[in-house]
Formats: sequence, structure tokens, C-alpha cells
Amino acid sequence: MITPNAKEIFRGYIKAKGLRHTWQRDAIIDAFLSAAGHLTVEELFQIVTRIHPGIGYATVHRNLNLIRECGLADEIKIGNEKTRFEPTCGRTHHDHLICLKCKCFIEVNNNQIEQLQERLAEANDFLPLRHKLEIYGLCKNCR
Amino acid sequence: MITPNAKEIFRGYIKAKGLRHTWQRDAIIDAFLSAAGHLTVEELFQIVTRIHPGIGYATVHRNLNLIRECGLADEIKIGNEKTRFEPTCGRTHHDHLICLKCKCFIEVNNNQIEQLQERLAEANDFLPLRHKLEIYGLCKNCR
DNA sequence: CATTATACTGATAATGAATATCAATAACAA
DNA sequence: TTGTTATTGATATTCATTATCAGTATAATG
Repeated sequence: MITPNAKEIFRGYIKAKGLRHTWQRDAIIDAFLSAAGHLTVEELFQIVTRIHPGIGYATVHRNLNLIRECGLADEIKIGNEKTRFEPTCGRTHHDHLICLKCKCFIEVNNNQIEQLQERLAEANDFLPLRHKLEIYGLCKNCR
Repeated sequence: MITPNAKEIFRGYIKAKGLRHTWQRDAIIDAFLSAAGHLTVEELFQIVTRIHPGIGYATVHRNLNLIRECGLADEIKIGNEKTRFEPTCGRTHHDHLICLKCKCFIEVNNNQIEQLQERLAEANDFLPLRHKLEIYGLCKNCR
């Protein structure tokens, strides 16, 4: 599900930073929000290019970073593979089960773990801002 | 604490794979085991070079990968920073609190979280093999 | 001990994702 | 309309990691 105002958040962030509105930014945020998650820059570039052939790879890359900066995307980096960007809008935080064989992701969530993490940080005088939990193994089909 | 037979594990792994024993491998495993944790390839290379000036960077890199393969080291990769290798021998698994400001690590451990992760995987028909939990934020001194 | 097959090393090149550069262009405030 | 400056797109650069390869070392075998 996509929050209706995700695009507004992006445009607001652009404005607040004193940056400018361009049709490229619109094209990129539109494509990103309507695409399936876990995209690489390359993949989003291919999608955007289909509708807007003139757009450059660097522009997609730059704006994907802005989308991440304003909190609309999370970065997923596994081993030496390309960084993937996943939409966060309208979705709660979740962790990943990652299959080492077929490379598929399963999104999971557990409030109890989240709470324990908070406590763990607290016990170390640490202010937690974000976290990443990745469980590697074999999925249903590959085990 | 370093397990006395960590070096034996490495040499056994080398032998089991049909690889050969060299003085370079000895030098690298010795340096790795006696050094403080969280080293980059570059850092370990500097250490080994002090005692064995002729050794090559690629050799250190290659063998550090072997050390990781046989389970004596874990890889820590944060953002776009260089991969760091941390000795696992004689130590239980632990997670990391990572300070976004001073880049320091705090090692933490929580059995309850580990158990919840097991259950989370099980509930998804997923066979967990290893996992990585990183909590980013601000440490005691930086908050 | 000599022979032989082949793994290893070390220097360097290649790879590839991410970022920087820069001239031309576009946005937008005045 | 004009001027300032952020943006774009093509390309170059950076940098960690991996691959290449000729010469060497290892270890098994005769």
C-alpha cells in the first residue's frame, strides 16, 4: 500500500532543502512509488527510461539517494550485491529473511524483538536511531 | 580470549580443501589471531608487513577470505566502508551497536532475541544459518 | 633424492558500483 | 525579463575487491 502523500513528502523535502522541482524528480518518485520494492538503481533506471527516454542514470541515482534521505526508502545491502531501495511509505519497519540460494527476501516483523533491541541499547547508554536485522539461510523452496 | 586451537582449525581447513601450507598463511593467521578485532584487509596487511615485509596485499586478502570461510572470522560491512574482519574464535555470537558519529562499535548479546529469531524463521519455513543485527545510533559519548 | 603436477604468491590489471566533475540547461525569485 | 544557481546528463574518477598470470614453492610420487 502506498501512502497518498508520499509524493508530497518528497516534494516537501526538496523544497525545505532549497532544492528545485524538476520533471525528472517527478518521474523518478512516481516510478519508485508505483514499482515493486527492492529495486536497484539500475532497475529503476530501466523503468523510468521506458516512459522518459532522455533521463540519465546519474540523475536516477542522485534522486534515489534523496528519496532515501527523506525517509521514503530504506537501503538494503547484501554482501557485494548492488544496493537495493525499498519503499517505506505506509509500511511498518520490517526485517528480512534472506535465502542464500535463490536470493529471495521474506519480510518479517516482531514487536518483541524490536522492544528487546530498545532495551539492549538503553542498557548500553546508546541512543538507537535505526536498525537492521537480516537472517540468512534457506527458504521454504530451497531448504 | 583466543581459543588455543584456532590456528589448527585454519590449517585443518587448508588441508581438507587440498590446499597447501605456506609460511605466508602462517604469518597471516598468526597476525589475525593476535590482533585486536574489527580489522580491515588494509590494516591486517600493515601488521603482517611489519614482520614479513615481502608479503603481498592480494595474499593477505585471499587468506583473510579463507579465514572467514572456515568460520574463524565474521565479516562486518557498514555502508560503503571497507569490510572488516572480526575473530570469532572462542567468542559467542554477538550483535553490534554502531555509533553513526564516531563509528565505534559496541558488542552486545541477548539470548532472548536470538531465540525469537529462531522462532521467526521457523514460522516462515525458513532454515536460519546466520544472522546480522546492527543497531545504528549514537553512543554514550556522542549522544 | 629427483621428478612432476599444481597450488601459491605477488605485482598488476580488471571489474564494477558509487560518486564526482563540468558545461549546458532549466528553475525560480526578484 | 533577467540573473542566480541548482540540475541534468554524459563521462571520468574513485576505490574496494577480484581476476590474471608468470615465476615459484609445495608436497606427493617414483
